[in-house]
Amino acid sequence: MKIDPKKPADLSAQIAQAIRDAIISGELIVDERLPSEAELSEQFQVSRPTVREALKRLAAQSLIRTQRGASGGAFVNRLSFEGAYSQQITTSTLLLSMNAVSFDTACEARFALERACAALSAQRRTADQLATMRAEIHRQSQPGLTDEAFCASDVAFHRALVDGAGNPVLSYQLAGAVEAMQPLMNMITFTARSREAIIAFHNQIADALEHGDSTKVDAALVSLENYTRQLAQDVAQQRRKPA
Amino acid sequence: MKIDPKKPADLSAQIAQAIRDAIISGELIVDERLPSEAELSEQFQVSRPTVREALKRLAAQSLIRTQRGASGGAFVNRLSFEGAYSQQITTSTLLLSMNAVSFDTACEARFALERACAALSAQRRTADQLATMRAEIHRQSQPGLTDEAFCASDVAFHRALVDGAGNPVLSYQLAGAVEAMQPLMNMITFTARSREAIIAFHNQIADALEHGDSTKVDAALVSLENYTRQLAQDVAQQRRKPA
DNA sequence: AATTTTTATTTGTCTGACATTTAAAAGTCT
DNA sequence: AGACTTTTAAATGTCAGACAAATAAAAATT
Repeated sequence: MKIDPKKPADLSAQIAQAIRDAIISGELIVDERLPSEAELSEQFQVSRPTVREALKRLAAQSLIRTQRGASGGAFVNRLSFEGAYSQQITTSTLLLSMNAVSFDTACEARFALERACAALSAQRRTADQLATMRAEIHRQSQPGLTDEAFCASDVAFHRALVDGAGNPVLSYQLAGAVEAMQPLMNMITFTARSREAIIAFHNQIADALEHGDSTKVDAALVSLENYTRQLAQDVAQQRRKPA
Repeated sequence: MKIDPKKPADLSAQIAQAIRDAIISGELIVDERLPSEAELSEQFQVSRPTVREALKRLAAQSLIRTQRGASGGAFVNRLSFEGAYSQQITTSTLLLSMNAVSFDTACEARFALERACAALSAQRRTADQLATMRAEIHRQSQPGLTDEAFCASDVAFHRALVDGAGNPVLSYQLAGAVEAMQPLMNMITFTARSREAIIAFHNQIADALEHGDSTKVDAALVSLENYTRQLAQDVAQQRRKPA
């Protein structure tokens, strides 16, 4: 674990990379304690603030955690799926908002991924996951539901669908796409009209899933995708020439 | 953009979050310059090293870049797909290596995603992308090719396939899955035997793609997935009882 | 007018210090 | 001896002040 002393700028970035490499290569294993900041600064021949900046970089990526006190220090994190979600979502959100990805593109990607999950989910979904979906549909039918609550329930429904595939890697991948799109999705579910239609699609999906009919699940998702894209177009058009 | 002065610990994390929120909410826009470190430390009532630690956290997520000199400072980054790849890959690699995700699970997710792309790619792939795939297949057939070069070409082939979908969000999502799996994939392509089989599948895919036959592309990918999983099982078994 | 020099600003780094947290060691009492 | 309390040491968290290096704008010079 060494750094190049010839490149003077960005020492903290170099040190962070060196430690990162050590973690990825397995040289440092999960829950192992890194040397103290004082020892690291000695080892890399830099000051403690520089070492600290490097450690903060790694902390930002959830690669390490720090603990104060006598037997404290920096420890290698076991990266959990849950922990990775938030990063994924932050990154995806920024990508969508800053890079001017069209709603259509994001929508297509999201449903393409979801349909891939749905095929597996039709075979594997547990009774519990199906019950969750039914319960969310029921909640979505409540008259007094706020838009935010409807959207949250919508996410929960699709989350259960995806989790039904029983593949945490897929769940992880999709969480980013779905949640990042949510702000954009919100604005198109603002009428009771579209709620009814969406609930109808959800029922189609749940029914098909109950019978393990992956073809019908796929068809329902395609319909939902088309409906969603159409709604988004209408919203965009309405904005162009408002009442 | 404020922080809670009552929670004394982790000031740099709080400041980083405050700035991060400002970026996500659009309060700070792309290429806008943040206040100087001195001004930020004044604004948040903390010392400059603390501000710097916060900025390094953001830099680790590629949310900002810094520049020295008179009109230098920290600037909000336009998050590019390319920039997001590396983070995605780092995270995915760690998830796979530390969380003991089985090869089967990772493999299933990867091919599920890839098949989702392939359906779109069959409709949209450009002649250029098809040519890239053919060229990679040709390279893979070279006798003296090292294992590393073969694997790199393999990645390039699938990359072209995925890019053929013309959906950068999908390309981004898949890049993480494919590249994170590569180290695991490497060990199963160590015989000339498996290379031949893999090349055959690649040819099937390219042929089907040339004719826009998404059904055949799908079938070829399923076959490749099964073959890959079988190879991985064999490798695992061979390790259990070596010669 | 073009070029060079100076200057001011900003990040990068260092030194040294103190505060806070925490676990272990030492001490004390029953 | 054992349980409880106090002390201590080690580690991170934070601060203040300083200098180095880079860089662009301003000033001076040719």
